[in-house]
Amino acid sequence: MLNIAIIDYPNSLQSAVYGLQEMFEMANGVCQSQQLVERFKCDKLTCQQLSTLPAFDAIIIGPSNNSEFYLSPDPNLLEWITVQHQQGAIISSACAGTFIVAATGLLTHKQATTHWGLANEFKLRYRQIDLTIEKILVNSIDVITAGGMMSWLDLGLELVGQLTQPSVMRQLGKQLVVDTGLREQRYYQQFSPILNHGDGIVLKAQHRLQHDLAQSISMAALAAALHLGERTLLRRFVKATQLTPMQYLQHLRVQRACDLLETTQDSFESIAYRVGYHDVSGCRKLFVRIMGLTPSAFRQRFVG
DNA sequence: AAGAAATGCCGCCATC
DNA sequence: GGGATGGCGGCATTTC
Repeated sequence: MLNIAIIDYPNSLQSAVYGLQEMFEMANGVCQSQQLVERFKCDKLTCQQLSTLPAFDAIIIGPSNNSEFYLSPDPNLLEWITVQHQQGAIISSACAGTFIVAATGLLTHKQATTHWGLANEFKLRYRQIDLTIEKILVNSIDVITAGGMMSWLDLGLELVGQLTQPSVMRQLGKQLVVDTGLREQRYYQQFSPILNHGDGIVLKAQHRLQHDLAQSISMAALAAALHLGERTLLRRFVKATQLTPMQYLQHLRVQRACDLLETTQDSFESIAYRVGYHDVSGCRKLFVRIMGLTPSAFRQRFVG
Protein backbone atom coordinates (compact mmCIF):
# COMPACT_ATOMS: atom_id res chain seq x y z
CA MET A 1 0.00 0.00 0.00
CA LEU A 2 1.33 3.44 -0.96
CA ASN A 3 0.43 6.05 1.61
CA ILE A 4 -0.01 9.57 0.29
CA ALA A 5 -0.59 12.61 2.48
CA ILE A 6 -2.15 15.69 0.95
CA ILE A 7 -1.66 18.65 3.24
CA ASP A 8 -4.78 20.79 3.49
CA TYR A 9 -3.06 23.85 4.96
CA PRO A 10 -4.97 27.12 5.50
CA ASN A 11 -5.94 28.69 2.16
CA SER A 12 -4.66 25.75 0.16
CA LEU A 13 -6.33 25.36 -3.20
CA GLN A 14 -9.23 23.01 -2.64
CA SER A 15 -9.56 21.94 -6.25
CA ALA A 16 -6.03 20.55 -5.98
CA VAL A 17 -6.62 18.84 -2.64
CA TYR A 18 -9.71 17.03 -3.92
CA GLY A 19 -8.43 16.66 -7.46
CA LEU A 20 -5.33 14.83 -6.27
CA GLN A 21 -7.37 12.46 -4.13
CA GLU A 22 -9.48 11.60 -7.12
CA MET A 23 -6.45 11.28 -9.35
CA PHE A 24 -4.92 8.65 -7.06
CA GLU A 25 -8.24 6.80 -6.94
CA MET A 26 -8.22 6.70 -10.71
CA ALA A 27 -4.60 5.55 -10.64
CA ASN A 28 -5.75 2.60 -8.55
CA GLY A 29 -8.14 1.67 -11.32
CA VAL A 30 -5.35 1.81 -13.89
CA CYS A 31 -3.08 -0.33 -11.69
CA GLN A 32 -5.81 -2.89 -11.40
CA SER A 33 -6.37 -3.01 -15.15
CA GLN A 34 -2.63 -3.51 -15.69
CA GLN A 35 -2.59 -6.32 -13.13
CA LEU A 36 -0.28 -4.45 -10.81
CA VAL A 37 -0.50 -4.94 -7.08
CA GLU A 38 0.23 -1.32 -6.12
CA ARG A 39 -2.58 0.65 -4.52
CA PHE A 40 -2.68 4.22 -3.27
CA LYS A 41 -4.24 5.25 0.00
CA CYS A 42 -4.76 8.99 0.26
CA ASP A 43 -5.09 11.01 3.43
CA LYS A 44 -6.09 14.64 3.48
CA LEU A 45 -4.42 16.18 6.53
CA THR A 46 -4.85 19.56 8.13
CA CYS A 47 -2.07 21.02 10.26
CA GLN A 48 -3.87 19.81 13.40
CA GLN A 49 -3.94 16.18 12.25
CA LEU A 50 -0.23 15.62 11.81
CA SER A 51 1.25 14.16 14.98
CA THR A 52 -0.13 10.67 15.45
CA LEU A 53 0.05 9.39 11.91
CA PRO A 54 2.42 6.72 10.48
CA ALA A 55 5.18 7.19 7.91
CA PHE A 56 4.07 8.14 4.43
CA ASP A 57 5.49 7.32 1.02
CA ALA A 58 4.80 10.80 -0.31
CA ILE A 59 3.71 14.16 1.06
CA ILE A 60 2.05 16.70 -1.21
CA ILE A 61 1.89 20.41 -0.45
CA GLY A 62 -0.28 22.05 -3.03
CA PRO A 63 -0.99 25.51 -4.46
CA SER A 64 -2.55 28.50 -2.76
CA ASN A 65 -4.00 31.79 -3.84
CA ASN A 66 -3.36 33.56 -0.57
CA SER A 67 0.13 34.21 0.69
CA GLU A 68 -0.77 34.47 4.38
CA PHE A 69 0.12 30.91 5.32
CA TYR A 70 2.78 29.89 2.87
CA LEU A 71 4.96 32.92 3.59
CA SER A 72 4.93 32.15 7.32
CA PRO A 73 4.08 28.47 7.66
CA ASP A 74 3.32 26.65 10.89
CA PRO A 75 6.61 25.42 12.46
CA ASN A 76 4.91 22.19 13.49
CA LEU A 77 4.17 21.44 9.86
CA LEU A 78 7.79 22.15 8.88
CA GLU A 79 9.09 19.87 11.63
CA TRP A 80 6.68 17.14 10.62
CA ILE A 81 7.74 17.36 6.98
CA THR A 82 11.40 17.10 8.00
CA VAL A 83 10.74 13.99 10.08
CA GLN A 84 8.73 12.38 7.30
CA HIS A 85 11.58 13.06 4.89
CA GLN A 86 14.05 11.42 7.25
CA GLN A 87 11.78 8.39 7.35
CA GLY A 88 11.91 8.14 3.56
CA ALA A 89 8.85 10.02 2.38
CA ILE A 90 9.02 11.85 -0.95
CA ILE A 91 8.32 15.50 -0.24
CA SER A 92 6.54 17.24 -3.09
CA SER A 93 4.99 20.60 -3.76
CA ALA A 94 3.13 22.49 -6.44
CA CYS A 95 3.14 26.23 -7.05
CA ALA A 96 3.14 28.21 -3.78
CA GLY A 97 3.58 24.97 -1.84
CA THR A 98 7.26 25.13 -2.75
CA PHE A 99 7.61 28.06 -0.32
CA ILE A 100 6.63 25.72 2.50
CA VAL A 101 9.09 23.02 1.46
CA ALA A 102 11.76 25.68 1.06
CA ALA A 103 11.14 26.81 4.64
CA THR A 104 12.10 23.35 5.90
CA GLY A 105 15.58 23.72 4.39
CA LEU A 106 15.19 20.53 2.35
CA LEU A 107 15.74 22.43 -0.89
CA THR A 108 18.94 24.24 0.04
CA HIS A 109 21.46 24.04 -2.81
CA LYS A 110 19.00 21.99 -4.84
CA GLN A 111 17.00 22.75 -7.95
CA ALA A 112 13.36 23.70 -7.46
CA THR A 113 10.52 25.46 -9.22
CA THR A 114 7.37 27.36 -8.32
CA HIS A 115 4.83 29.53 -10.12
CA TRP A 116 6.61 31.99 -12.44
CA GLY A 117 4.71 34.90 -10.95
CA LEU A 118 6.24 34.15 -7.55
CA ALA A 119 9.81 33.86 -8.79
CA ASN A 120 11.08 37.25 -7.62
CA GLU A 121 9.59 36.80 -4.16
CA PHE A 122 11.07 33.32 -3.93
CA LYS A 123 14.56 34.37 -4.95
CA LEU A 124 14.45 37.12 -2.36
CA ARG A 125 13.64 34.71 0.44
CA TYR A 126 15.65 31.67 -0.57
CA ARG A 127 18.90 32.71 -2.19
CA GLN A 128 20.50 29.32 -1.64
CA ILE A 129 17.94 27.45 -3.66
CA ASP A 130 18.59 27.00 -7.36
CA LEU A 131 15.27 28.19 -8.77
CA THR A 132 14.70 26.90 -12.32
CA ILE A 133 11.54 28.76 -13.03
CA GLU A 134 11.42 27.75 -16.70
CA LYS A 135 10.53 24.19 -15.76
CA ILE A 136 7.11 22.87 -14.81
CA LEU A 137 8.54 20.01 -12.83
CA VAL A 138 11.83 19.41 -11.02
CA ASN A 139 12.31 15.87 -9.77
CA SER A 140 15.18 15.30 -7.36
CA ILE A 141 13.79 11.88 -6.43
CA ASP A 142 13.33 12.55 -2.71
CA VAL A 143 11.97 16.04 -3.30
CA ILE A 144 9.78 17.04 -6.24
CA THR A 145 8.60 20.57 -6.95
CA ALA A 146 6.21 21.86 -9.58
CA GLY A 147 5.34 25.31 -10.91
CA GLY A 148 2.04 26.75 -12.07
CA MET A 149 -1.40 26.84 -10.55
CA MET A 150 -2.48 23.67 -12.31
CA SER A 151 0.87 21.93 -11.98
CA TRP A 152 -0.58 19.65 -9.32
CA LEU A 153 -1.77 17.64 -12.32
CA ASP A 154 1.79 17.24 -13.55
CA LEU A 155 2.97 16.54 -10.01
CA GLY A 156 0.32 13.91 -9.39
CA LEU A 157 1.15 12.16 -12.63
CA GLU A 158 4.87 12.25 -11.83
CA LEU A 159 4.27 10.69 -8.41
CA VAL A 160 2.09 8.00 -9.90
CA GLY A 161 4.79 7.26 -12.44
CA GLN A 162 7.57 7.21 -9.89
CA LEU A 163 5.75 5.11 -7.30
CA THR A 164 4.31 2.61 -9.79
CA GLN A 165 5.19 2.37 -13.48
CA PRO A 166 5.55 4.98 -16.22
CA SER A 167 2.91 3.02 -18.16
CA VAL A 168 0.41 3.74 -15.38
CA MET A 169 1.18 7.42 -15.62
CA ARG A 170 0.71 7.48 -19.38
CA GLN A 171 -2.55 5.57 -19.21
CA LEU A 172 -3.82 7.88 -16.49
CA GLY A 173 -2.80 10.91 -18.55
CA LYS A 174 -4.86 9.57 -21.43
CA GLN A 175 -7.90 9.09 -19.23
CA LEU A 176 -7.61 12.60 -17.85
CA VAL A 177 -6.72 13.99 -21.27
CA VAL A 178 -3.65 15.69 -19.83
CA ASP A 179 -0.33 16.08 -21.59
CA THR A 180 2.30 13.75 -20.18
CA GLY A 181 4.91 14.77 -22.73
CA LEU A 182 7.59 17.37 -22.19
CA ARG A 183 6.31 20.81 -21.45
CA GLU A 184 7.96 23.78 -19.81
CA GLN A 185 6.60 26.52 -17.62
CA ARG A 186 8.37 29.15 -19.64
CA TYR A 187 5.99 28.55 -22.56
CA TYR A 188 3.44 30.27 -20.34
CA GLN A 189 5.75 32.70 -18.62
CA GLN A 190 5.51 36.45 -18.89
CA PHE A 191 8.36 38.78 -18.12
CA SER A 192 7.66 40.28 -14.72
CA PRO A 193 10.34 42.87 -14.04
CA ILE A 194 11.23 43.99 -10.54
CA LEU A 195 9.94 47.54 -10.14
CA ASN A 196 9.72 47.98 -6.38
CA HIS A 197 13.47 48.18 -5.77
CA GLY A 198 13.37 51.83 -4.75
CA ASP A 199 16.05 53.12 -7.13
CA GLY A 200 14.34 55.94 -9.01
CA ILE A 201 17.07 56.37 -11.59
CA VAL A 202 17.03 52.70 -12.48
CA LEU A 203 13.26 52.83 -12.73
CA LYS A 204 13.63 55.64 -15.25
CA ALA A 205 16.07 53.49 -17.19
CA GLN A 206 13.55 50.65 -17.17
CA HIS A 207 10.80 52.94 -18.47
CA ARG A 208 13.04 54.26 -21.17
CA LEU A 209 14.00 50.78 -22.32
CA GLN A 210 10.34 49.81 -22.35
CA HIS A 211 9.41 52.86 -24.35
CA ASP A 212 12.23 52.71 -26.85
CA LEU A 213 12.58 48.99 -27.31
CA ALA A 214 11.84 49.23 -31.03
CA GLN A 215 14.94 51.34 -31.57
CA SER A 216 18.43 50.30 -30.84
CA ILE A 217 19.49 51.92 -27.60
CA SER A 218 23.12 51.96 -26.57
CA MET A 219 24.09 51.76 -22.95
CA ALA A 220 26.22 54.84 -23.42
CA ALA A 221 23.22 56.82 -24.62
CA LEU A 222 21.07 55.50 -21.81
CA ALA A 223 23.66 56.43 -19.19
CA ALA A 224 24.09 59.88 -20.70
CA ALA A 225 20.35 60.50 -20.74
CA LEU A 226 20.22 59.72 -17.03
CA HIS A 227 23.38 61.70 -16.20
CA LEU A 228 25.13 58.63 -14.89
CA GLY A 229 28.41 57.00 -15.68
CA GLU A 230 28.07 53.81 -17.69
CA ARG A 231 29.77 51.75 -15.04
CA THR A 232 27.47 53.07 -12.34
CA LEU A 233 24.32 52.60 -14.34
CA LEU A 234 25.29 49.00 -14.97
CA ARG A 235 25.96 48.29 -11.31
CA ARG A 236 22.82 49.99 -10.04
CA PHE A 237 20.70 48.38 -12.75
CA VAL A 238 21.88 44.87 -11.98
CA LYS A 239 21.50 45.38 -8.25
CA ALA A 240 17.92 46.63 -8.61
CA THR A 241 16.54 44.38 -11.34
CA GLN A 242 18.71 41.26 -11.08
CA LEU A 243 19.36 41.57 -14.81
CA THR A 244 21.89 43.44 -16.92
CA PRO A 245 20.35 46.17 -19.09
CA MET A 246 20.95 44.01 -22.14
CA GLN A 247 19.23 40.97 -20.64
CA TYR A 248 16.41 43.22 -19.51
CA LEU A 249 15.95 44.65 -22.97
CA GLN A 250 15.98 41.17 -24.48
CA HIS A 251 13.22 40.04 -22.14
CA LEU A 252 11.16 43.11 -22.99
CA ARG A 253 11.61 42.47 -26.69
CA VAL A 254 10.72 38.80 -26.49
CA GLN A 255 7.71 39.62 -24.34
CA ARG A 256 6.52 42.11 -26.94
CA ALA A 257 7.14 39.57 -29.67
CA CYS A 258 4.98 37.06 -27.79
CA ASP A 259 2.18 39.60 -27.52
CA LEU A 260 2.37 40.32 -31.22
CA LEU A 261 2.44 36.63 -32.13
CA GLU A 262 -0.72 36.14 -30.11
CA THR A 263 -2.66 39.23 -31.09
CA THR A 264 -1.72 39.70 -34.75
CA GLN A 265 -1.28 37.61 -37.87
CA ASP A 266 1.96 39.34 -38.78
CA SER A 267 4.94 37.34 -39.94
CA PHE A 268 7.71 36.84 -37.46
CA GLU A 269 9.92 38.80 -39.80
CA SER A 270 7.85 41.93 -39.38
CA ILE A 271 7.46 41.28 -35.67
CA ALA A 272 11.22 40.99 -35.30
CA TYR A 273 11.57 44.34 -36.98
CA ARG A 274 8.96 45.93 -34.72
CA VAL A 275 10.70 44.79 -31.55
CA GLY A 276 13.99 46.32 -32.61
CA TYR A 277 15.79 43.69 -34.68
CA HIS A 278 17.06 44.16 -38.20
CA ASP A 279 18.03 40.53 -38.26
CA VAL A 280 15.23 37.96 -38.12
CA SER A 281 17.44 34.97 -37.45
CA GLY A 282 19.10 36.70 -34.52
CA CYS A 283 15.71 37.53 -33.11
CA ARG A 284 14.49 33.98 -33.58
CA LYS A 285 17.56 32.61 -31.81
CA LEU A 286 16.94 34.90 -28.85
CA PHE A 287 13.26 33.96 -28.77
CA VAL A 288 14.07 30.27 -28.58
CA ARG A 289 16.66 30.84 -25.89
CA ILE A 290 14.23 32.68 -23.64
CA MET A 291 10.94 30.93 -24.39
CA GLY A 292 12.18 27.40 -25.03
CA LEU A 293 10.25 27.02 -28.30
CA THR A 294 10.30 28.57 -31.75
CA PRO A 295 8.05 31.53 -32.61
CA SER A 296 5.92 29.38 -34.89
CA ALA A 297 5.54 26.68 -32.23
CA PHE A 298 4.56 29.40 -29.77
CA ARG A 299 1.89 30.77 -32.08
CA GLN A 300 0.58 27.31 -32.83
CA ARG A 301 0.28 26.55 -29.13
CA PHE A 302 -1.48 29.74 -28.14
CA VAL A 303 -3.55 30.82 -31.10
CA GLY A 304 -3.82 27.39 -32.66
C1' DA B 1 26.28 29.45 -41.62
C1' DA B 2 29.94 31.84 -40.31
C1' DG B 3 32.72 35.52 -39.12
C1' DA B 4 33.90 40.52 -38.50
C1' DA B 5 32.70 44.77 -36.17
C1' DA B 6 30.31 46.74 -32.54
C1' DT B 7 28.72 46.73 -28.19
C1' DG B 8 28.19 45.17 -23.54
C1' DC B 9 30.10 43.28 -19.30
C1' DC B 10 33.15 43.09 -15.48
C1' DG B 11 37.51 42.98 -12.60
C1' DC B 12 40.80 46.08 -11.02
C1' DC B 13 41.88 50.18 -8.97
C1' DA B 14 41.89 55.00 -7.86
C1' DT B 15 38.79 58.47 -6.28
C1' DC B 16 35.23 60.94 -3.91
C1' DG C 1 36.70 53.16 6.88
C1' DG C 2 32.64 51.69 4.33
C1' DG C 3 30.25 52.70 0.37
C1' DA C 4 29.23 54.49 -4.08
C1' DT C 5 31.40 56.09 -8.36
C1' DG C 6 33.75 55.78 -12.77
C1' DG C 7 37.90 55.09 -16.12
C1' DC C 8 40.35 51.56 -18.37
C1' DG C 9 41.59 47.16 -20.54
C1' DG C 10 40.30 43.07 -22.28
C1' DC C 11 37.20 39.22 -22.60
C1' DA C 12 32.33 37.86 -23.99
C1' DT C 13 28.15 38.53 -26.34
C1' DT C 14 25.36 40.47 -29.72
C1' DT C 15 24.21 41.84 -34.19
C1' DC C 16 24.02 41.90 -38.97
